[in-house]
Amino acid sequence: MQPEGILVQALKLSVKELYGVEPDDILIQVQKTNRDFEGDFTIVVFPILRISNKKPEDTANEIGNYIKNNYPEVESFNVVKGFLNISLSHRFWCETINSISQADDFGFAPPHSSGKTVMVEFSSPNTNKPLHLGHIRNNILGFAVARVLEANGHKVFKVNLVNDRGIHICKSMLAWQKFAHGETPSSSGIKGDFLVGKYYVAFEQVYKKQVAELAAQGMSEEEARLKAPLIVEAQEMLRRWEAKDPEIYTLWERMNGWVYSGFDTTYKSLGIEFDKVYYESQTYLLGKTIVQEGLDKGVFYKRPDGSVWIDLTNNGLDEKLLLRSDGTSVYITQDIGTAIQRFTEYHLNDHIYVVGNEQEYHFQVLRLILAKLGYDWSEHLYHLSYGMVNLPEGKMKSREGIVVDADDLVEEMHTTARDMSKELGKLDDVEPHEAEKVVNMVGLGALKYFILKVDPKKNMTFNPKESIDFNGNTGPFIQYTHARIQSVMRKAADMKIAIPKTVGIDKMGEKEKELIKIVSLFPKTVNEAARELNPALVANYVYELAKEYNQFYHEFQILREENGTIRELRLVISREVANVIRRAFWLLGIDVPQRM
RNA sequence: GGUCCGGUAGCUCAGUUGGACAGAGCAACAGCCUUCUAAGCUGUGGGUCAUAGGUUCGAAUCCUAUCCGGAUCGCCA
Repeated sequence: MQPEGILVQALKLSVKELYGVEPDDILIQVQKTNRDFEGDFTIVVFPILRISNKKPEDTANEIGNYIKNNYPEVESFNVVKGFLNISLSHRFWCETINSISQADDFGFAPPHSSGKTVMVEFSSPNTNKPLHLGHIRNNILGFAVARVLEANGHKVFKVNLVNDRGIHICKSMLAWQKFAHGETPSSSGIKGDFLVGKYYVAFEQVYKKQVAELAAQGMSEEEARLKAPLIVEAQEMLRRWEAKDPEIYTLWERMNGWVYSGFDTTYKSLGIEFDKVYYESQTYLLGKTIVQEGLDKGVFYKRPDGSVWIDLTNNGLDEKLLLRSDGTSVYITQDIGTAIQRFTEYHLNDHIYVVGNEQEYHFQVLRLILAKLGYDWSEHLYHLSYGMVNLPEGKMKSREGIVVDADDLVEEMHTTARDMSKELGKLDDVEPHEAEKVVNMVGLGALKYFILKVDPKKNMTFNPKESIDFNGNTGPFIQYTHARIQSVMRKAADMKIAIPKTVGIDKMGEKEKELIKIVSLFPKTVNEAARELNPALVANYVYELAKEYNQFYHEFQILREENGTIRELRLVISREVANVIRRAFWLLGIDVPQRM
């Protein structure tokens, strides 16, 4: 059992024995003792006063005495105002690290042990431009959340819904037809997604010019935007695509193919993968039959022009369109269809959409509609809504070229890591191929950690020149701590010092105890991260652990310690700290090096 | 205008279901490598937790109002 759990149990029992009342869970407050006080865990007795009807100090002393007398793990206690600080015995902490050391998968629930199946949809790019910084946050957040859920024993499907159809794709295609003179990735040496993106930008530029020209001729801007020749052509192209016109379809497949091979490279460089990829071209018709179902049930209604709506004004929202007057579907129609399909096909317990906070309204509506249609699983749809990534200049605008491309950013991280490694001479005696692997690990770790340590729901500012540090609260700092421990482990092997699975010791230093305490909190952290869909909790936790270890490392000797039992304890703690760092970083999708 | 989210040190962020004098990192300054990796460690300075009320033993945390920033309210996705 977790150390904290023992005290929760002890507190409940003592209150019942002393005051004859079984306390409510909300009255039970056990927390880690503040650094400035003596003790391991603190029981806050204020809430208990209404049961004990005594002064805080007296209540705390009574409970302290009871627990000390009945729980051999408890060594001593002290009372400060309404705070009962409890120290557990060193023997107990020793057993704690022993059981952690013996655990197969410390902190993680066995695979699929929860019996729950969860789908996590993330990434969801458009095929008209390369992935940028915003996608990076989405991808690594989605990937980390999936890992965290997996570690909690759920069966997890990571899925990507690629937006491969629609007017924006036609824009790229049309501009390519008109201006590219047959340019391809292989003819130009331009990566596929960038090449297609180039023509998307070209479209926007020419289109903008046409609108301006029409406006200059006296047309209103609104009308000009609808009537500009280029957009009219693009819409015609979309109609031909929907009619599966062979010429258009072939071009579409060809250009999307370029994009996908470009995306593959980017995903690979980010270490992101999916269990299944959905394509909107194959799902966009889903949901249309549901509209009829909704009409039959009277949940939806039809307007005279034939369009179908739902009235959500009673729920504090607006009226929402579900089917256009021409009978074609909109985005939410498809999402209704795919949600139903996925829940039926995979027997999902939960479905998580990792999508930016600008779509909160959309998912609110989606949930409501499905609830009104009678799907009782609608409350198991979660929108993991994350904040925008802004540049120092403000919002990213891909149409105006104010954008940080994912590929460039990753490459820059690698370069920085490489330069720094060279400067420090850390990998001079490592084989170049291996060194490059480490450098990439560190660069990518810096980027991922930087983004994941921030609460997902918060907006963040990203300064490409200054944001990524390799010192302090960073990925490389934590990776370094891991590498440092591995170095100790290697030295131990060189010196023929065996590291046992368990140690027996009755007295240890405060630092050792503190490290064991933090290590023992790992499972709780993994739980909370899943409950809140927040990998930042893992990031902040593992930082605290690494920081504490580095202090310990600096202050004490490990291999040079002469007392054999203390040396063994320090080695076991070191090994388990490294294990937790590795596992915590696995949850974040970050690899850890053996040396750096 | 309605709804939602955010506002904590110069900068980037933590702060568990309300708990002890609000914590890290970066930046600045001062120290520590003949000792297991100095991508490290130690120290100094830096705060009206946006503002004003309220709830209570106790508020950065909960409630109300106000100010600032962002998102959203489309026959776009």
